[in-house]
Amino acid sequence: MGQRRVEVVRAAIELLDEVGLDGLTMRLLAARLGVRASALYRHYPSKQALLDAMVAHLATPPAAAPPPPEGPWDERLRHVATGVREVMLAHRDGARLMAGFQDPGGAAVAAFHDLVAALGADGLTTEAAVVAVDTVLAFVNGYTFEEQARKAAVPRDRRDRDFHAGLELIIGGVHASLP
Amino acid sequence: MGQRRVEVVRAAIELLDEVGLDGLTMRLLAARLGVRASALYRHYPSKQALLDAMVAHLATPPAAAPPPPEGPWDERLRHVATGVREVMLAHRDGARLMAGFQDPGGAAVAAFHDLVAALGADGLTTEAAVVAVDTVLAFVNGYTFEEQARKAAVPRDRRDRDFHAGLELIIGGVHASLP
DNA sequence: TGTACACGTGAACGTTGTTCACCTCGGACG
DNA sequence: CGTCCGAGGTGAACAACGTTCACGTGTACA
Repeated sequence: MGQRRVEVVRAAIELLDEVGLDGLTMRLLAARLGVRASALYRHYPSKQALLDAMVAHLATPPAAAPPPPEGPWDERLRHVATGVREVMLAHRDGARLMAGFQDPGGAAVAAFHDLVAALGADGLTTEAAVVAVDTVLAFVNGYTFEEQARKAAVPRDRRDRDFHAGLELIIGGVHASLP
Repeated sequence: MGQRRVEVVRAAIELLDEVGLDGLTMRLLAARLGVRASALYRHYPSKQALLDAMVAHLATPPAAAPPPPEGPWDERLRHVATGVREVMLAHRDGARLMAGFQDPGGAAVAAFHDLVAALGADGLTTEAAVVAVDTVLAFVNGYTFEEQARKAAVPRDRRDRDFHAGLELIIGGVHASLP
């Protein structure tokens, strides 16, 4: 049925990498699909809906998912944080795209609650787990957004080191706040 | 000379609070000034330049500045973090506006270096100070952006508590990383 | 055979940022 | 006094954008 829908969103992501978020135009995307712009509105009611679908598509791990991460809570936090950053950096303007999404997909909230629950089953109070996850995610979003917007000149390995240093600072803070 | 420039930027900020960043249009701003849109280009070469000027204007503390903060490094970090968040929350779409600025004004980098230097004069190595400041600012940006974009329903005092909890987590992490 | 339905067309609409040639007016200067 | 100049504003236009709407077309299924 909605088979064309995923072709559209895939083409949109390809185009994003070539022209950036500001260059991503309904007309241009339509041209890449050999179609007129008005045809896109058969599949998505608005450009914002298309952008949301792109976010959902990027945030959904491939069917051949990596093994579900087991391990202590700090390992888990590290895994999620680097994963989110990786997803954002994988595409041009990825951070800006994901920061602008309008409808937080149900999958995202589910993943959030799963992570909090996992941390809760590993010694942290629910309260502490929520704060830790919220803080790490805010840091990842803020850092990666800035990184992609204004640090194209800084070499990648330096940005990686700074990111991990910040992440370890937060994880150390969680450790220090335990009973 | 450039007296009209600041009138324009002031009117733009007022208008921002009324119509939001998406509603902020050159024509609408011109109308508020009793002028046609093309006249605005006498003062700013592009809309982006105007937006940058708004950011610079908002980030510049009023002439009657509060007393320069003295105290230990953690107190200083708290002060800066809450101050930045306050500035962003003071205007509609403030976080989005300040996240989109193109030219990081020289005043901003100066403030950054001053803060790092201050922390350095208080027991932290320069390396640790840079990481701490970077991490706190990334957190503040990420948290406040999300807060303003999608948490209008959550009461203010709850958002304040969550913010401070995250901030204390990071400051605790800095403490734990000291020799 | 007929009829849904998915998909696409083409032309238009209103709005946006921006440019350009031109106008106006107040003050400095010879 | 006349003249020039620069700051500021006008009005019309341009290309591009997201979006809408009435209308076509082919394919699969009853």
